This record gives sequence, C-alpha cells and structure tokens, in this order.
Amino acid sequence: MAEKTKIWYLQNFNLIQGMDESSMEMMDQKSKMKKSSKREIIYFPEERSDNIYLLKEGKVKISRVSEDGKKMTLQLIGPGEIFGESAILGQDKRENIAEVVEDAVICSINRTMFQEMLTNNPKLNLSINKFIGLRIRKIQAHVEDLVFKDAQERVVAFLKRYAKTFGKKMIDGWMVRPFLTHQEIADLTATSRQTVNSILNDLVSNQDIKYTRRYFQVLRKDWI
Amino acid sequence: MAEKTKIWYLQNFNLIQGMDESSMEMMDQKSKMKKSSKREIIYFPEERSDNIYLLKEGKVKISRVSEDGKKMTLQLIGPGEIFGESAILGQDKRENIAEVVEDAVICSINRTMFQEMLTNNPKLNLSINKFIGLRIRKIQAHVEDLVFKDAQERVVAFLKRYAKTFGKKMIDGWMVRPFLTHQEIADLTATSRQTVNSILNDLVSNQDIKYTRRYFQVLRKDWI
DNA sequence: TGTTATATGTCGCTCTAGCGACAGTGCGCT
DNA sequence: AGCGCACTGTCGCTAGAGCGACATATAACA
Repeated sequence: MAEKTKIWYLQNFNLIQGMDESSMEMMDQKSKMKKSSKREIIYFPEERSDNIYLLKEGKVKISRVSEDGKKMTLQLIGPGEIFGESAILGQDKRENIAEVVEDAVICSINRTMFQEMLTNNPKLNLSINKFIGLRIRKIQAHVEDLVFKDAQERVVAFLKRYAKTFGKKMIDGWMVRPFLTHQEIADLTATSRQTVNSILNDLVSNQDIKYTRRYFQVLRKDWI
Repeated sequence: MAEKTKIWYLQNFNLIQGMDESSMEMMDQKSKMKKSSKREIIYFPEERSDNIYLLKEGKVKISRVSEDGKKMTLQLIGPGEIFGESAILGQDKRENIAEVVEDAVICSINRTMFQEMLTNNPKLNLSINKFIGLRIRKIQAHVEDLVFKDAQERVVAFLKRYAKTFGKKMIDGWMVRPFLTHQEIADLTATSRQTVNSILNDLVSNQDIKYTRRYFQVLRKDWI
C-alpha cells in the first residue's frame, strides 16, 4: 500500500490532529491498512477486542443479534469515523458485529499501541474523549427516539441523519448513493420492513424524498 | 465537613485507585463535598457542564424531557458512581437533568481540574476509560431492551438490575429500600404507570417478588 | 387525628405497528 | 435475452400496551 496515500488518509482524521510528530509516525508505521469488500466481517461478538479501526472509505454497519436471533443495527459508520473503540474502553470482548456494507478501506491499530499513544499525547486523548462523548450522545439520542418517537418519526429522523451524514448537496436537494433496502432501514429504526415500505411511499407521494435502489434524495429544503 | 470522612469517601472510589499521592491530595483539596436532599436538582439541561460528580451516598436520577414534555429516566446512579461525566467528554452543555431522589452526599470536581489530573495520571485515565466503557455498554443494553423486549420483560429486567445494584442479600432474597413508585418505574422502563401496576401485581401473585412503598424484595432465587 | 395529596388498582376503549401471506417488479448474472 | 432471486408493494388480522376515567388505599402534614 502506497505510504503517501496512507499518511494522507491519516491526516484527514481530525482526531489525529492532536498528535505530535513522533506518534504520527508511529501510527503510520504500526497501523495496517486494508481493503475490505462488501459483506466482509471485521469482528464478531465474543472476539477479543484487540484493535481499534479507522474507516477511510466505504460504510461499516455495527449491529447485534439478540438471543432469539433478531437483528438490530446500532449504527452506520462513514468515512473518517472510528469504530471498535470499545477496545480502549476496557472491554475485552466484542459485543457487536462490524460488517462492511460498502467496499471499504480500513486502518487498524493495535489496542495496546493506541493506549500508549494516548498516554503520550494529551491532545489526542482529548480528541478521543470528545469523540467518545459524541458517540454516547448518539446512542442516547437513539434511546430517546425509541421512547418518544413513533415508527414514522423514527424513519424520518433516520433518513435526515443518513442524508446529512453521507449525502452531498445537489441543485435539487441532498443526495446519497447508493440507498439501503427497506429491510436495512427497518433494522436501523427498529421497525418492520412493511412499515418502512409504506412510510417511504407516503414520503415519496408527498414529494419529501425521491429514491431508487441506486440513490436517495431529499427534496424538502427544511429537512436538513 | 470533616476531612477524614472526605478522604475515606474518596478512597472508596475504585477509579481513584489509579491516582498518585499528589493528585489524590489535590482532588481532596479541590473537590467540594455537599449534602443534598431529595428533589434537589444538581444540574439542568442547557447548563454549562462545569463539574463532574461523585455520588457518595443516596441515589440520583438522570433523566431528560422531550420537546412535548414527556419524561424518560435514563439511569439511576448509586453510591460510588460518577455522573455528569459528559463534562470531560467535550460536551459544553448539559442535555440531561440530574435530580436527587434519595438524600445524597455528592462530591463535585471542577472539569478543568479533573482534566488536568487525567493528563497527569495515566492510570486514572485508564480507570475513567473503563468506567466510560461500562456506561456505554449500559446505554446500549438499554437500547437493546427497548428494541427486543416487551413491557413485561423490560420491567422484570429493570427490577433485577435494581435489586442487584442497590440491594442487600437477606435470608429470604435480595432487599432494597426504599422502593420506587410505579410511575418512576414506568419512566425508567418506557412503559405506562398502569402497565407497571399490573405487571408488579402479577409478579407478586406469582411469588417472584414482594414489596411495599418502603421496600422491595426479590423472592425468586434464580433472578439474581 | 382529620384532611389533603399522592399512589395504587382496575376497566375498557383505541390505535399503532408487527406479522404472515402472496403478488408484482426489477436487478444481476450467465 | 432470459431466468432466478432478492426486493418491493399491499392487505387484513391481531396483540400489545397506552390512556382516560374513576374508585380506593396510603402517606404526609398541619
């Protein structure tokens, strides 16, 4: 893997900004960059949490399965985000599944190594804390949605977030490509496939959104 | 406030174990200890996150209110636990409400001060990270419950946790005192007062639990 | 100890949304 | 081009649980 590219990637993580030169170099040397294609699993539940990951390109889905086999998606990770951070939060075993849902470039760093960098870089530590705080707030928002919002509101809230996180601004609204299947949205919003279907159709006929399998577009200006 | 007591309290926080002597002393000098009685509010939403808190005695409820005024309790904090940790996670304003629900002794530490201690004490940092990880896992478990469990299962799961966290082992099962009102349990489990009522009655007639306003007791051995 | 406020118990109505079933559609692969 | 599979669309049934209403019990406080 070309070193130049790797450093370029690294620098584009804002949390890396806090690092000093030597750590930066260490990070570059010690991290491994790898391409992973759709459906590849980065880690399973019960696996040891040995690494933390930086997602450079693509999308990764963090999910978990209940005892009776039901699926729930916790979050979608986009380019520039960290995942598997439980490794540095004192969790020895994974509880979630990390699966590549769009061809990805992922950088992995050994847990101990990262720990070490943290203690040597108060600034990096600060950035990481900020990131963790953000993550907590996201999960809490998830809880809030589940408690306060009905199915329709949850799906709409998700679509807004999806467009904001992964979309690009176009002349006629925000655009994301590709789009998800109804089932995937159902898993993300704790609803059923059929419910997602009817909600999406309502939104389309209401001219709020437009979509095919290949893209998703928000038409309403006040959505984002 | 007697200094002896304060130090004793501090030492009983396992996360404090990682600190060196001087930080320990600093913590002791710089932290403020205060008694707060039921219904007192420690912080409100929108307030600046200037402190983090250690709860020494009593119980504190972390909750939030939705735009349309509905309440949701996020967690109950017990003796020996930290709360308000968002202050060191890059969150400038509170999003939750912290309210004393049982007469409490609370120690508060300035955010900047704590930050400083963190950078000087890698071990303390590690402990804090562990604690944060635990908190994240708890919130995720909350999400999982909301998605996978029905009302009855959520209430039962909560009661188990409640007994385990706050209870003492007696001859005939785990005992907590005092108990909560049905409404409080409803807020904690995202159900309604009436539903909690009927579930609790079922559990009582099933000899799983026993309770009055003053205490709560788990009779089934396999619950904990 | 009486009075008031708060908590509990119970009923029945209503509505959301999950689920099975099955038909229709279109994407991808050879 | 054609076939098959995965995704989408629709319907109707049903269970879970929220909610209002009201009666009763218990605590709190003067």
